[in-house]
Amino acid sequence: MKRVSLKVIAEELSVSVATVSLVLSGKNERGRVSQEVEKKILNKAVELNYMPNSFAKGLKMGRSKTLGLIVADVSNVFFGTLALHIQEYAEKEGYAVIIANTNEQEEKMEKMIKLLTSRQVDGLIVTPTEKSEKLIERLIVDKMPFVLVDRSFPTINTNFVMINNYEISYQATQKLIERGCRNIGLLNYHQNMYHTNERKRGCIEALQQANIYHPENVKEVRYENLKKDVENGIKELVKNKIDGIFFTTNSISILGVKNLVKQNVDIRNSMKMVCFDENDAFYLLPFSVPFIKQPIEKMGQRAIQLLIDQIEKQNSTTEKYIVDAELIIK
Amino acid sequence: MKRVSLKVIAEELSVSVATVSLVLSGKNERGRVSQEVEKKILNKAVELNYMPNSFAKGLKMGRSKTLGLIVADVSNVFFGTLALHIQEYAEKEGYAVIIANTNEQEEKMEKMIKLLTSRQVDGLIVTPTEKSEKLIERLIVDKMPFVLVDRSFPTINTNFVMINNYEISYQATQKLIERGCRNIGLLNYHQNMYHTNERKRGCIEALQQANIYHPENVKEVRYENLKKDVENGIKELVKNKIDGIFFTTNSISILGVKNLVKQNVDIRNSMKMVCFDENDAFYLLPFSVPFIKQPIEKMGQRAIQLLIDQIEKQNSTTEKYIVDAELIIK
DNA sequence: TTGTAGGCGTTATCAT
DNA sequence: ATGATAACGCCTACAA
Repeated sequence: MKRVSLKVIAEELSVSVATVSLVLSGKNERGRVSQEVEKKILNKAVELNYMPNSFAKGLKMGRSKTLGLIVADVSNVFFGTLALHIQEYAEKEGYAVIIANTNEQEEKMEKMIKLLTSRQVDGLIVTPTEKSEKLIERLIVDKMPFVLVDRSFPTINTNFVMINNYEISYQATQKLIERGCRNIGLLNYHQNMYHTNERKRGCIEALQQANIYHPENVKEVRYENLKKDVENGIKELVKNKIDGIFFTTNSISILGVKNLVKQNVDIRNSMKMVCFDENDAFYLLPFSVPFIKQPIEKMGQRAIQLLIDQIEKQNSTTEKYIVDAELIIK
Repeated sequence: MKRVSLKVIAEELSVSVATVSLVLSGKNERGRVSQEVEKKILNKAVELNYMPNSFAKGLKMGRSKTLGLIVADVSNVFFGTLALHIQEYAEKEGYAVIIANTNEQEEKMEKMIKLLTSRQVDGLIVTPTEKSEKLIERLIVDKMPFVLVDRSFPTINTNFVMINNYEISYQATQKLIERGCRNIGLLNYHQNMYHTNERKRGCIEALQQANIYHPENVKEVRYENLKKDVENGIKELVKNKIDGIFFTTNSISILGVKNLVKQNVDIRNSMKMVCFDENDAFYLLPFSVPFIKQPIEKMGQRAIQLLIDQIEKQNSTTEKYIVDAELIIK
């Protein structure tokens, strides 16, 4: 990969580097450089396939036009789709995106923040892990522009983009009740994350409202031991003879349904449920699965918009976007 | 984001920038700098949370320690998982990864290559789109280190990592035949991609070998119109009274199974199939779905290894890794 | 209208 | 054992 710098072009045309720079960076307002010279330079640049050296540019300008995206799990469709859209909108604004993965581990999150900031990203979009409050607070102290997506911390005042977790969960649970369920189970992560806690709260309050809240039907599963925990949770709930169930995330939903099938629960007739997030798998089943659909594209778009405002307009007021999720019953 | 540079540390400690650099870049072999000074510097660096400026480093060194990964579709689990592992292994070698997406479009691929090379990535891992031969050839001319993954072009001599597409498809089809199928359908992309063509060839040759090849049972679907095309394809195959079916990709498999279910085909008794790639969805079904499993982690690892060899050892011999896929029947 | 020169943060060479 | 300095390629204030 032979390098063509401004200097090379300048020498070939016997003009100064400054002139070339002026022309090629598009800063030649009101004809500071003559048409003739400008044309020569432009042509030569194309001929030699000039590409600016982004190290030099970044060093000089202090900006990289690169954003960091830190997600909890790239191999999860929800985050994959989010990444897709974030990339798309970032590109429209002239930014590239570096994606990094935390696997829901706070130590990895710390590592990835280090990695990305040392690469001088101009800003960060983050789905924070549990117990990562101090990391987020450090970002604020360091004045690193960032936006939280999908998750947030009620104790920290930050930009974020999230769905109306509480309300949609409340409504979804009401729907189960309307459809006749009286003994409803709940499967949630054993984590202290605000977004999933809100989903849980929404569900439980709807149950309490209807006077059918049975604490023994609330089960928690660990991220690190998901398969086993979901399996056991479902077994117990089936033993409790539940007639409806609410899953609070994507990954729990899939495993949950799988285990219901495995336990030979007659889902068509004796069990109603609500899952979180759309999934190909649901379309394969011989019965339809109601689910809560997050407007992922819009979330990505908003996140980019918030972040870029913050970076380019030095906008320091924190903004919080709550976008509405949708209950899909077909 | 206040910046802490070598200079800041040097001034605070009244030593030279050169000394600080030596210590912090870990180049202080055989005690060129005294233990005492070294310790002071190290402590100060932690205290001030020093982070090297990668632009300056890159400018000086001519390397970014960043790789580009160009995939056809980030929201597809196969590529998501591939990205996950590539990132993992790259990190172990001290490289970061920028992920970009082409949506199977050659123009987007060109754009992404431009984007990434202008950001001085040291190398590229690419799942090329159809008709992108010239782009790949240009990478070779430009001496940009790269590795193709999942797909390759038989007409171009490049590094690549792929599975044994022909063989595994041949074997999978034989399995269908062994299990009693005599009228087998095939659903493939209407694309001229070597990897899927090989899968098709493997299947057809197994059918010919057994004297049960019926060309009317080979259907092609378009990426841009996948849902409709798969639906129609399945309808026609069902009309042809097939008793077995082979899907050549991930996305086709999921839609294919979905439509079989929709057409009320009795999969447990009257239809056998082989899908490509593992999928959560398959575990939800009340029957088991045989599928071809690609060793994604190994593919990612090999790709990184090949690429880094090429970058760091200037290794210019092209290497081709064929890794074995596995037919999973449980 | 165009050129000169300084500096961004690092590393590496050469002095001291 | 440590310091001074040039260089990487770009941008920009200022000079000509």
